[in-house]
Amino acid sequence: MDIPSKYDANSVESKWYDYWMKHNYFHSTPDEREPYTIVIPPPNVTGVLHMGHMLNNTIQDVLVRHARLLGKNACWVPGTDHASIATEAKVVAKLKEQGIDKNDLTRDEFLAHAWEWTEEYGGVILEQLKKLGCSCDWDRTKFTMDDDMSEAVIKVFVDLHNKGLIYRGYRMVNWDPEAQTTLSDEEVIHEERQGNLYYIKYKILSPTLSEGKGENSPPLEELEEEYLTIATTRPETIFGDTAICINPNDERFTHLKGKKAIVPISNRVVPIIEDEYVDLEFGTGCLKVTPAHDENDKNLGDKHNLEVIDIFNADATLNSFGLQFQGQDRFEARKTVAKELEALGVLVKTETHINKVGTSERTKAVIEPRLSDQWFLKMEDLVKPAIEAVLGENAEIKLFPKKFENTYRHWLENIRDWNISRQLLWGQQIPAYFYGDGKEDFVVAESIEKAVELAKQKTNNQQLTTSDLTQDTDALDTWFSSWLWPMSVFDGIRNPENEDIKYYYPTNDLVTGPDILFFWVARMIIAGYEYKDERPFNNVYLTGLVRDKQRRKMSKSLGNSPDALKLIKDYSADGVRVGLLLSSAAGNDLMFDETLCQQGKGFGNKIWNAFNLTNLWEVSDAIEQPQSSKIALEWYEAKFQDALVEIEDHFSKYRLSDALMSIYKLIYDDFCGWLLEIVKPAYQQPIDVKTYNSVMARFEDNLKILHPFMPFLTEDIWQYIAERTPEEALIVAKWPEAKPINKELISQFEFASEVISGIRTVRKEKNIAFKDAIGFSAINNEKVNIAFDAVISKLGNLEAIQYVSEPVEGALTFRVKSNEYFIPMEGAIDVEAEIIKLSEELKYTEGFLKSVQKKLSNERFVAGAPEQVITNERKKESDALAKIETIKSSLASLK
RNA sequence: GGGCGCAUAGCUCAGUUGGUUCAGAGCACUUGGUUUACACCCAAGGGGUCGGGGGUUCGAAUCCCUCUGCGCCCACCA
Repeated sequence: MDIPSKYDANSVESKWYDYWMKHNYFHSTPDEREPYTIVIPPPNVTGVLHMGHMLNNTIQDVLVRHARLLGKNACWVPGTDHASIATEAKVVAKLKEQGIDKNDLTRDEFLAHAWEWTEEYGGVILEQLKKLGCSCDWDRTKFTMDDDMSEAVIKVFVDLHNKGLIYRGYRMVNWDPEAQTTLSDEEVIHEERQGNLYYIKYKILSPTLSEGKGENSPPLEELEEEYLTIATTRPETIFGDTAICINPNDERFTHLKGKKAIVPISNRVVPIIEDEYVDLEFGTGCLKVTPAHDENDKNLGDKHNLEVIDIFNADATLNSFGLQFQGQDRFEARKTVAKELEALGVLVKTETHINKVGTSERTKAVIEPRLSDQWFLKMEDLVKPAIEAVLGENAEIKLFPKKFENTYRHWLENIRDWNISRQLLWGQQIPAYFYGDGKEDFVVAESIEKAVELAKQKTNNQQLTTSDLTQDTDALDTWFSSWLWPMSVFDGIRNPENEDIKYYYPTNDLVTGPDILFFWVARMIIAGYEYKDERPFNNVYLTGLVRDKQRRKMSKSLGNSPDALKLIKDYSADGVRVGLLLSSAAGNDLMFDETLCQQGKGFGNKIWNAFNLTNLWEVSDAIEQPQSSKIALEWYEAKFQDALVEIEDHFSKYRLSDALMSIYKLIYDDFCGWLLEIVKPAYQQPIDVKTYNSVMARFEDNLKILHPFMPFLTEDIWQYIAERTPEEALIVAKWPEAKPINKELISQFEFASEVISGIRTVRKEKNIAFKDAIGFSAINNEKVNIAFDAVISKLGNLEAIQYVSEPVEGALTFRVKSNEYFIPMEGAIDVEAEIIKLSEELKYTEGFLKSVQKKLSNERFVAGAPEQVITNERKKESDALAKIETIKSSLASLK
């Protein structure tokens, strides 16, 4: 047939993707076959494909295609996530460019803009996945804010609330002043920052008569100018100070007990309290307490009934408590307040100090601890089945690699309640409806109509109508919708008995990054047990981060992330897939290097050329099958089966790189390097039909096992090899059947290949061109399969193989095990050089023999080592002895 | 501060219960080869005291201790 001499990936890839789509191979519906299900980790709806996605989705596609070839009903559900903070931030920024302030819009107006944005950019990333070859069931594409998905989220919220697991509380939460919303603990990233430690003097107020005077206190008059010094990293928060705290065991400060201090600038009087929480070693051992702006201080405040003064606005500028500093940003105020303190003469000193500050995962803003009313989910009980499922004795969910089990355990065992409310508009609005101003004056229901009914019951006021109710303005945390993903994509929350959820759930594998182990993976497990009483997936494959050659994380800001689509254009999707998988063990970071893609592309080219070769052959049924072809095909079949077992083993352990490398070597070395070279007819000679058919059958097997990794190229060649009906496409072909492996044949071939290598070495050393046929004699001391002689003869370009019993004189020699081979040379042999070479080989072999014999004469070794080990050592000994014999006799004949 | 993990060839990594798949793979490198599928090729070759030190054992890359250097996760010390 006519085929292009060069493989044109770009046109081929789009052609076959369209073909697959047209014939609906990706679409799955429940049937009698075993299901194989993956739900995609939904990328941010407005995101674009980056290297992490490419790796992650390539792995998923390999798993899905492999399962499909194994005859399973493969279903890969794609979709996107609304990503509340990230998306809302983008929309706000875009509106700002247009001169629109979010605060001037109503909720509905803002949401209209957000939907517009989503529809414009949403799904771009899914189109990019198609370029990668992802065989997702696009008919099932979901978005976390689809109506049915949102309905499920609300249903779950109401249910958890009714179970008493969701509550509203006034708590210290993580406030992102930039996004102006709270964040869960998991969304806060602690970073080391260099800051200052400010030492500030507070004047001590003498005790008043009404409060009594301690027995041991110094006389009143001595106290007038007394100060105490505290250390703080945040001088601007002194406006919120409501106490000074000392450690009761600190002898330096016993005289301060029960007294009061005056806060500089604001000149408020605050008590000096005692608590063992204070570290005697740190700073001055005195602590200022700001309950509104620090979690520890809040705890102290609760314990000691302190006043709470919130000094910040939502954007972290000082409010009226900040006096003349009102309106200043917290970081600006930190400087100006310090200056003012210095001017007042109460700033004792300033030291540099490194401390950890919480930052927002999304906006990178420094988190401000802030007290506010938020919604929380009680985690303590929910978490129990999730711990059991992964770490229990009968663990149902496996993590790959296993090392993440520790991380998982640590998080779950120390879990705190989950703050699920966000002060955002983009997301599911919390279904709580207020009917009064009281903290408890609300009901939770799936609709306002139901809410009215509940409110009527609760208040005993039958006059209430929907217009008396106000829905909570907060939205839910994005993860509160994505934690339901494996269930909600099959409508398993709203319709728990539907066919899809019963068939596809639990899903098989989840492929994602360890960075969202807590955000998402753990929570899906929690939700799965709560709502299906069953695990959401069997296995979790955690990929590593994609880094550049300098080990830097790939990121937009560093500009070190290659353009994913350009890579595909340059190296083909198949090439990029291979490049990504060549070195990416589960959980290990991947040092990405474009040359890996080049290698992938090169591999594709190699296979294309192999096909091109077979295609150039003229097939004849008039000639016999050569002996060499017959045995080589038998060998390759054994080799293929051997590799197949290895490959399946790698798949079962999610060692996809290893599986790919096994296939790579099988095709590159064994198929192209050996088999094709052996069966290749002489120039312009035809090939016998029997060999040709067998070779093509083996070629097809190769394509099948490579298909999950390089779907396009393999399908293309598959369709060239024969006319195929849509039912016969490679994508739905049958994975090669495992057969018994002829290990004997494999080792016999290996021996033959060593002989061939020996011949090649001699040719190289003596500059004998390959096209010159040479004579060849052998002394066979080993049992060898002479069927391979034809192979040796062909690849060594030998005139013939003669068996002799005595060393051939005037010949170059080499040995494989105890077999000796002779290549007669025209003209004089450099006898001296040969003797030196042989002597060295003898010396080495004798040394080797000695070490083996030493081991065998050690009684404790013979007594202690297993039978097999000793047998092996004895074999080594006899092999070495036989080899020494042959070397010695060769030496004798030379001398 | 607590926990976990890693260190093997120039690079990226395999190496399961200690002993023949134990010192490996791919890439890179060196040398030679090209009218006969492919220079995106073929062949041959060099290269590692398995991070340092100590221990257990007949035997250690593998088990134990220790030191060093990295990485990750968690954490409320101002």
